[in-house]
Amino acid sequence: MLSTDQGHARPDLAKSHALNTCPPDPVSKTIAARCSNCALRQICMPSDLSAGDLVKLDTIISSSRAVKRGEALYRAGDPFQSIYAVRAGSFKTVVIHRDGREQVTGFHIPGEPLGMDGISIEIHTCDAIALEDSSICIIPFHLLELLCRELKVMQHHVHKMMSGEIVRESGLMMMLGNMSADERVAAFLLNISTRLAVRGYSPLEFNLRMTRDEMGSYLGMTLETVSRMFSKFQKQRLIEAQGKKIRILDIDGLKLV
Amino acid sequence: MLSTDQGHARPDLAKSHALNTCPPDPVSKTIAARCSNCALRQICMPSDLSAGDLVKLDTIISSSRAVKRGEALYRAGDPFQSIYAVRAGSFKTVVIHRDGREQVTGFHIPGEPLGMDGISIEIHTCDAIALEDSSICIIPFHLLELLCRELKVMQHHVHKMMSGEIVRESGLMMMLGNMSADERVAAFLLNISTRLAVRGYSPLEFNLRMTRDEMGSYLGMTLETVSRMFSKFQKQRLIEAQGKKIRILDIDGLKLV
DNA sequence: CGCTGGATTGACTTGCGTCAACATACGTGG
DNA sequence: CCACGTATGTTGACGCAAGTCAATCCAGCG
Repeated sequence: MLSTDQGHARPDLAKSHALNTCPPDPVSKTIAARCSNCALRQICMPSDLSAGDLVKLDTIISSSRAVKRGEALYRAGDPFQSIYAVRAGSFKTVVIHRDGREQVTGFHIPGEPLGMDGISIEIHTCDAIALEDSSICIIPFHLLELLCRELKVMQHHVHKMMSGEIVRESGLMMMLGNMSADERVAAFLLNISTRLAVRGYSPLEFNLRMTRDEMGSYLGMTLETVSRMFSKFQKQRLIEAQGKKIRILDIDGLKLV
Repeated sequence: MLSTDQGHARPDLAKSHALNTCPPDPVSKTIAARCSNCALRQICMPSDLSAGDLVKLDTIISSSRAVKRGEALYRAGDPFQSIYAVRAGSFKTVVIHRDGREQVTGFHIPGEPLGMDGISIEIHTCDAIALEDSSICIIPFHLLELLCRELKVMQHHVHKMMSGEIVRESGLMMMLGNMSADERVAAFLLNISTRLAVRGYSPLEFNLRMTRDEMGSYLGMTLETVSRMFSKFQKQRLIEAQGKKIRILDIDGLKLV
């Protein structure tokens, strides 16, 4: 979804434009999907795993997959087998109404989980689409469950991740239910900003990889309204925006919108 | 949230107005909280537990609690220790914005889980308030995790319940993001109707225990708009509504709204 | 029987959607 | 590497769905 100046393109995905990837980590660039070597491990896995635990982890998460911009990692209706972690790039998840209307339910950046909607009825309930050329780790869910029965810390971590999704969504509902268009856009920018900060990227300058339309769908408004809010914030000197490139000028001001 | 003609008041909660309770089950009325005896077990627990598994379950879920109308089962900020299952009655969950605005994020009827928002950071992120005099089963989460490490079927069930919450919320987001007021109210009534049907209640006639205001908050609209939609549906002969008492006259018509 | 909180209905206002014209960025093939 | 065509973004004019404010009604309860 976003790229920052600190982003380093992975060799296998190199393009003219910067990509989101693991923060600098010379080792992980060249080695196949291995949690034990991954710079994102602190983000998507429990922090207190022993060396032995890591070996076990490596045996279940052995594969990764590249997904090209616009391609689906999975689609609603697909049988559920694995959950995923974004390694590089970004995704949106969308649910599609029978009448064809679609709603973006989330954006996912490196280190964030994907696919947990499918656990419930063992069928995915949304599409996960890459917003740019991306790569993900594949975590076969039955193996993860096996590991969770063995490792308390892993079990706990998985539960936290799932609960985190629940909390994330109820925050979004709050936004969709109660907030005006300007408040939503401000809250969205601040949310992106903190998520980037957690991952060590600059929270004040980033690229939004999704279109205004996708942002609008996520925020429950039209693309025109999104655009107007960006213009308005720019006039108020809260941000500088040229297309997808965003710079936050007055973060406290944004919080007061 | 709802009561139906089939509802039977529990002795300890008897009031002049009907309550939601377990469907008829003479045994469970008199016996303390025991999964092995609970008529709702099919709904909130895995269906294929052995007798031995049930004994284990009974050891961890030994307590229940009554919550009076308007009281909080837990509040945002409370430390998280247990998840809950609604035994009788109904609850709303609300998140409160710093500026005081509140958003209802869900309604919970018997057999449905409560409190899973707290797992993530071990602090509850919303308030759970009883809409009527209610009772819940208390499931200490660390014991549940213990049991999940032992019983694969229980582990799987817990994961499904959590994922189910994620799916439920993304459906709501769809509603808040894309649908018009009449569509939302229709979808809400249909949702309630199916949830009642699953539990063996009449899906066509029920009492909504929440106020128009709470419904509106949940649906992202004002109480006046909710009221207008009810009047409109009534004029169209889709429903009959007198206050909280609802009768669905034309369920297919409602689906087309 | 009157009080109180909730529900309904109407009149008016407004934020945002819709439609439309135009501008800019992007990527694709010559 | 440039040029063109398509996709995306911006801005304005206008209308409507839903919010706001207010009066009234109704039901349940002391």
